[in-house]
Amino acid sequence: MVKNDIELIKRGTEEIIPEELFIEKLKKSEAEDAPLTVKAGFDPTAPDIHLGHTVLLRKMKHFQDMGHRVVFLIGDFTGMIGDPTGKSETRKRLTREEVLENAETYKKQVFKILDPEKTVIEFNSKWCSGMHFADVLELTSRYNVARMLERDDFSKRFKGGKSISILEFMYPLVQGYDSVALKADVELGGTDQKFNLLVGRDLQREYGQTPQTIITLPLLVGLDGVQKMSKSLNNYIGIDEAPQEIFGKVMSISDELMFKYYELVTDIPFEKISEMKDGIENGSHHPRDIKVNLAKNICSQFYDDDTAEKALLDFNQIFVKKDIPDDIPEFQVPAEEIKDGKIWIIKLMTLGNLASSNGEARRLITGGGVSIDGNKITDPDQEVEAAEGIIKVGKRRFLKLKF
RNA sequence: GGUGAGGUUCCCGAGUGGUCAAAGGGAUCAGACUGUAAAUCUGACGGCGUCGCCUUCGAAGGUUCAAAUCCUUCCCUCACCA
Repeated sequence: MVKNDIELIKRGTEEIIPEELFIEKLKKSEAEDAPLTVKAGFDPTAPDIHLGHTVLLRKMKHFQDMGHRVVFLIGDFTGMIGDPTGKSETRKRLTREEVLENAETYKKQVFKILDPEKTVIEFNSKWCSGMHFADVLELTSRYNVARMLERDDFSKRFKGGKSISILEFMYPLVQGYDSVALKADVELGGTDQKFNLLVGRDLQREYGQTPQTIITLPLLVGLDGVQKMSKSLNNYIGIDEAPQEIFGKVMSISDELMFKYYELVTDIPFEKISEMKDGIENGSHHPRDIKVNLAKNICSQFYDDDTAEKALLDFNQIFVKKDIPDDIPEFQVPAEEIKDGKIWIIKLMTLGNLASSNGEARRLITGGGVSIDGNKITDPDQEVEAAEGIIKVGKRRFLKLKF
């Protein structure tokens, strides 16, 4: 049993520190029927969960499936300080209401992956806000500057004579203290969090607890294939997005990248993944088909198999048959914009949100990217008949016109 | 505290009085080719019913017929020294 569990847990992880002791923890937990407390921290400011986050969430789910106690920790207190890794951007202080609202949004999205019954949601303000200055000094006495400077970005900045605020030094301590407060047995985080996670171990030891095992997970590369997936880089797949959207975005990633996704966001065994790779090498599999499977798999994780299948059908209809999809959003064209039974094509596009400005609409038209009922629009000054039809912009934006 | 450099359109980065809505690259978008892959090629890339007008070059003032470019003050960043 433990052996299979370990396989599952190790899948797609970057590091488990220390691995030996972790296995013992698992064994002990099973023998004594005492579930482990598994902690993962989340920023209270960004409630838009994307596929990158799911790498971590899925790992949490693995622990849940094994019967452990998973804590979804919302760093509402820490969020007020600001993560030093995020450079100098000052974050606005969130109100209690905002935090709770974000937490609700989190729940809605996160439970597409995690089991709501088995998830404990905590806020670190619970133990942080009540701390006295003396407690804080006490905490700071448990760590030292030399250790802190081991952290890569700190040491670089220190050597380069750049500023490091004391506040930034506090951040890892607070995060580490969370582990103490929760008596965490395991903490999960992205590879960029390694140092902070390690501080947690040290602090737990200082406070007389058994240090947590830390498990780091790779950062998922975004749709551009270069940078990590993030909302601000707009290279993400949101788990709240429409199935067609998710499907399409997965299909747009590069062949090279798709195996990373297979490893990190599916449960398909590594042997099978290797087989697929070989299949492509020797020509027995078409990379497209392999990618279709991936897209279906990811889609059904956030919806269900039927929806995923439907997304595939839509996809084929649009891109393989070059046809139009079944359900196209409708747009009721305001009557006051119609003159003599006609409407200016550019006006139509901006009203329907197919272009953000007249200029953009104009560009799309002159670029040959706009058609109505299959007839390409070539003249940006064209007045089109106010008749029902389907306007297509680019490869995948459709709108059903209603008058 | 001192000295030096600089803040340009999404990003990097040219531009030092008119020819500048501002070179070049990246990103992005559209088109071709495809498997909505990669690579490549083409075009677009501030706003406006657009052969013209309006708003942009850290901020505010000023000089000038004319300023991203000159002057003044302010804000911010960076490098070196202490």
